[in-house]
Parts: sequence; C-alpha cells; structure tokens
Amino acid sequence: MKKTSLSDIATSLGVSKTLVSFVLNGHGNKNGISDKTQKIVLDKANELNYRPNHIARGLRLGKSHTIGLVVADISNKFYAKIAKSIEEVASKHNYNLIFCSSDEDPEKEIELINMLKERQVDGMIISTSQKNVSLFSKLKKENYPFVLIDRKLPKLSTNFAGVDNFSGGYDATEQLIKNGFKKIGLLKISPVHLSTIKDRELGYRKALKNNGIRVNNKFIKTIVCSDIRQQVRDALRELMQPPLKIDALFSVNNNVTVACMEYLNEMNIRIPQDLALVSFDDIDLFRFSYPTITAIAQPVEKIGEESVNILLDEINGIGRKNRQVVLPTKLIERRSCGIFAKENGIKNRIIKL
Amino acid sequence: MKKTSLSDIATSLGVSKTLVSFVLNGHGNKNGISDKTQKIVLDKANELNYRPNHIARGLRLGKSHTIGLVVADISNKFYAKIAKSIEEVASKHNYNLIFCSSDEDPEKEIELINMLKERQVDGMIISTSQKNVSLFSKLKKENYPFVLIDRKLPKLSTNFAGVDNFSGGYDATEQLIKNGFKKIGLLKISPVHLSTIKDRELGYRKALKNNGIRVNNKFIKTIVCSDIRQQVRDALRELMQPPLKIDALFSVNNNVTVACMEYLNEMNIRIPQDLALVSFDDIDLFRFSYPTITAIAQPVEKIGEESVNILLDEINGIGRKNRQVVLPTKLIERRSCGIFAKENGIKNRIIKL
DNA sequence: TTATAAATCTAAATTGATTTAGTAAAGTTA
DNA sequence: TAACTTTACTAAATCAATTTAGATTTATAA
Repeated sequence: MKKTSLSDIATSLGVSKTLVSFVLNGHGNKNGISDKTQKIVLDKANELNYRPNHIARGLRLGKSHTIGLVVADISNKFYAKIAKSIEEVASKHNYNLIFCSSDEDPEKEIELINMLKERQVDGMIISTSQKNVSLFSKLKKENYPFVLIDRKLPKLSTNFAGVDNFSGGYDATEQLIKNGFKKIGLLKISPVHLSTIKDRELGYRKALKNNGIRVNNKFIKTIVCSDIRQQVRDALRELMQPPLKIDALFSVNNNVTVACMEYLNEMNIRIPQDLALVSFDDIDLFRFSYPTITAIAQPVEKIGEESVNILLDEINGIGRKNRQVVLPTKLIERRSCGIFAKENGIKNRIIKL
Repeated sequence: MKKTSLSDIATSLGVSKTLVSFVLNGHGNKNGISDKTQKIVLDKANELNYRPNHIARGLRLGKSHTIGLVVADISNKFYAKIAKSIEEVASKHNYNLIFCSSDEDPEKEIELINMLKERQVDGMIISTSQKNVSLFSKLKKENYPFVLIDRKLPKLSTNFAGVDNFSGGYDATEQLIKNGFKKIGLLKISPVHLSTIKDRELGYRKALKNNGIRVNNKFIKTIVCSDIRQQVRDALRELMQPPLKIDALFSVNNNVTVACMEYLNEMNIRIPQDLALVSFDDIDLFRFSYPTITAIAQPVEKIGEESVNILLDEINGIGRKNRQVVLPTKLIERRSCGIFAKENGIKNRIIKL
C-alpha cells in the first residue's frame, strides 16, 4: 500500500497540485477556489487517507518544525524531567523533539550539534559541557537559534534559562551552619569549569565567610563524573578521617549524593549524626530515603517551559536577543541536615525516625 | 551566513553536482573520478564547511534514518531508562530518535503515530495503550516496520520485546507466601486490558493457587493511573481494615508503590511489620528507601537494545517477521517483603535497620 | 460588442540531494 | 584511420511539497 501524495489526489480528480495544496493548507478561499471544489478535494484526501510528507514540506519551506535537545546526561533524573517538560511545551506548539545526550563529552556535543544542523532542526536547546565559547559564538554568527539551559557560558551572551546557583549553594551551606555545623565539606563534580558547579561553590564560600568561618580548601573535593562511585568513596574516606574530620557535607549533584548515601550506609556512618548532608537537586528518592535528604530544589518544569518559549520566540523573530531567565531555587528541609541539632546541642545530635 | 549546498560547491569549482555528490559519498573511484578532482572537491567542501542537508537526502532516498519512539509515560523511570538505552543503541547505528509520550491516552497515541508517519520515520518502537488491535493491524498492512515493547497485543502477532510478566508476578507473590504471608493484596493499575498488568495478575493468582491459598477477589484493587495518590489511599484503607486486613501487598507498578510508601509512612503503618510489600519494577528509590523495597527487576537496557535490533533488521529486510523476545525478570530481595519473618516467626516479625 | 474585471484554476520553478543514462575526449587496437 | 574501449565527467529526472506568475473562463460595464 503506497502512501498517498498530493499528486495522487490531483491526478485522481483531474485538477492541479497547486489547487490541492491551496485547499489542504486552508488557503482555498484566499486563492478563490470554489467551495464545491474545496469539498471535493477534502473528501478525496480523506478517502485516500492522505498524510502530508513532512520531509518534502520541510525541504521546500526550509523549516523542519523540529527542535533539537542536547542534555549532558539523560540518565540524570534532573535532565529527564527537563526533557519531559520541554517535550510537552514543544508539542503544544506543534514542534517535535529530537533528543540526545552528550554524556558530558564536549566532542560528542559538537558532533551532536552538527548532526542536528544536518537534520535542519529549527533551533536547539542545550545544556552544554563546553569549556570553550567558540562552538556557540559560531552558532550565533550563523544566526542559528539556540537556548542554553542549566549551564551558561560566562564569557558569551546567549539565550539562557536556569537557576541562581549561587543562592542555591549559599542557602544549602547556610542551613548547615544554622544547624550548628562548622566543618562543612564540599563535593563538586568535574568538569569544574561548568558555571553551575562554580556558582554553587561560590555560594558555599560566601556563606561560610559571611558566618565567620574560614574556608578550608582541603574540605573541597572534586569527583570525576565518569567514576562517581569510587571517587566518592575515596573523597569521603579522606574527609571523614583525621585530620579533616568534617561533620557536614554539601554535595552539588544528585548522583554524587546518591553515591554518598550508598557509601555511608555501607560504612554504618549515620546521617546526620555522624555526617549531615545537603544536596543540590531534589529527586524523588530524597523524600523516601532513610533519612530523608535536605535538598536545593530547582523549578525543572519552569526551566523547560521558559527555554522553549525563548527558543520559539527567536525562531519566529519575536522578542529581544540574548534573553536570560534566572529562576530561584528552594531549600527543602528534611532530616539529613540535622534539623534537630539545635534543640539537642551539637554534642548530642539525635534524630527521630 | 547562508548554508553551503552541493550546488554551491559544484558552481564554485565549475563541475557538476553529480560529481560532487559522487565524491562526497565516497563513490568517486567507483565512478571514475580522478584522484586530483576528488581532492579538489573534498578541499572545497571543507573550506565551505559543507554539511549535507539531511532532509533533502531523506526526501530523495525515501529514508529519514530516524526512529520514532512512543512510550506510555516518560515520567516513569522505567520508560525513561528504556528510552535512554534505545537512544544509545540507535545512535550507534546512526539513527536518531524522535521521542514522545502518549500519557496512557490511546487517542493521543494514534495522533502521535500519524505524526511520526508524516515525518517519515523509518520505523517505530511503541509501548502501546491500545485496547484495540486495529491501529497495528493497519500498520502491518502498510508494511510499516514497528516493534512493540513492554506491552503486547495478545490478538495480534507483531514484533515484540519485553519480559515474562507472568513469572514476575508469580515470583513476587511466592516470595511473600514463602515469608509466611497469606492475606496478600494486589494493586493493579488501569487500563486493565494491558497485557503486562493482566499477566502479572495471572502470576499472582497462580502462585496463590499453587500454594493452596484461595484467591479473594476483594483483595484485588484497581488504581486509575490519572489519580494514583488518592486511589491508593482509598484502596489501602479498605484493604487494611477489617474484614479484609491484608498483611502483604503486591503492587504491579512502581508509581503505585511509591504512593503506597507515602501513605503508609503518613499513617505510621510499618513495612513489613504491619504490611509486607513487593513491587514490580526496580527503581533506584527502592534501594535507598526506608525500608528498602523488594522488587521484580526488568532488564531495561536489554529490552531497549533488542527492540532496536529487531526494528533495524526489519527496516533492512533482514530476519523473520513477528519476532518476539521475552526476557526473564529477577526478584531483588530486600527488607520490605519481611525477609526475617521465618527466623522470628510470623507473630513476631522483626526487621533490623 | 468589446474592453475590463472577477472568479477559478494551472504550469513550472523551487528546495538539496541522488542517480540513471548518457556524452566527450583520449587512448588502443586492427 | 576507422572502430572500439576507457577515462572522466554531466544533463536531467526524481523525491513531495509550496508558491509565483499567469492562463482561462465567465461576468460585468461601457
């Protein structure tokens, strides 16, 4: 059963393709096609179960009505949720999504973006792993519409949708300080050049400083994202033993946090009695884990929504260039940050189950 | 900066498009293009930063090198993981993915499949919500390559990749029986016509029967998927009160299980002391929750992998039709099913933290 | 009755790549 | 040197739609 094309309809009715195209696109009246003819065409299209060939139309119009989405890691629930929200909003506007994951590999990201260009996507939404600005300054020069999400490039002005990571890092750290902790470690994740990681660390440093605590650089460890499990083990081992002996930890990434929980559980190190914990990114697991985990929540749906809106505006030539939407984060207080510390005194932290 | 096309290269070198096409597709030698000319073309393509227009090529070749993926619910971690694995395997074969979620709506599913056809995807991978067989028998008649995943249609022979849900349901139930429970409830999820749900229930029934326990239909409740939270509450309330008073529960869906945990926690009903629990689908959360949750794990990566392989084989006209890959499930034993029941006697179930 | 306007409809170009069926020129052989 | 082969290349059709510029036909007005 061959697919029905415009010409099939035209031929079978003995009219021109032009006429059929006009009618099916709703331009019949505008082009003075009689109502009778319009009905005949519509009926025939229906009868033959006509479906327009989107590729042919795309070629002719130079538009694919498709958005490319490149996330850094689709297995991360944070990005999965953003992807879902982007898909939803895009499909409301009749745009489709081609989605891909760069797996934090800048080279793969470049390849993916080239692939998406070959596929003539109308625009892209990207959470970049690039250190260098060149990929995106080129894209800007080519006038290719794109929006960065989550991570921004400090040296380049682009469209952006994400959160205020500095405040997030600040709030997380301050919560621990408020609860009486002073020796607060920081686990960040490589690549360290990412704006998100950097800003969260700056927030951490500022919070300590504002509360009269000296930053100890030995308390700050970097986890390489390809080997989270092992590196978290090593880092925690060092951080928790003398001479460092931290009593609280701020983890800037949910995958790192989960690895921490795994290790701590294995070692019978109690949260928060032996080590208090605050994580960036609020994932489902943190509500149900033992103990529940205090986290900095990001408005994921909102980020997805805004990014699509900005992109579609740019595609349609509406609005200004280089729009930056920076959304607030929210601290979700749970058990892991030692919320009972104050009541019971630091020496004798107790939590209720 | 306009994009470079084949003609641009041809014109700027004063040769034909044919020649350029031959060279860039590696058919230069086959078509007797001299090495010198080939080099000139390659260099020029490089200089002009030529990228083939995938849409134009797709139109000409009648192939888009794109696979459409329709899942029932992308926010379900189970499908998210399958999607990731499919994307990975597909991209290895140079295929891209357009992914969409039907949100368990059969009408939306039909629309999505039509949309994917308009976009000329070379094939589709679908976890269907259809009750009716007609959509897919039509697709078969049209010779459109597709593979069903997770859920199959008992009345239609198609390509399929998924697990043995009957055994999964059987194992889950038997585990509870082994641990001394006799009043075992079942929470299934609507729409109930889905093969997965049906088979899991059959497994549950068979396990009870084989162990000499009469099936009590009042122990079986259906949760409507659009209102999981409330319906789980109502169902559990009824199941746990006299006269039913179940002591164990088999939940056939991870979202339902999470809702159960939430409710039980709220009500201070202890797992497994007051209610033992086994869930279908092993998600991260179950490893870290309090208590940890016994679950029937599905080989998600494998399902994704197999589905792509079957689809690409069909697209390339290799292999037989209607291939069915049924993979085994695996019971992951954790705390929630009362693993200490036997040691301590049923009257005095104790778990260690 | 003829010019003009309005109402309907169409031929052909276009989009960017692939591919079939060639051509032209140079080289080889009888 | 005519006939053939080989080498190196190209014109034009094709895919399925959209759209510009115009062609008919009919109706209206002078």
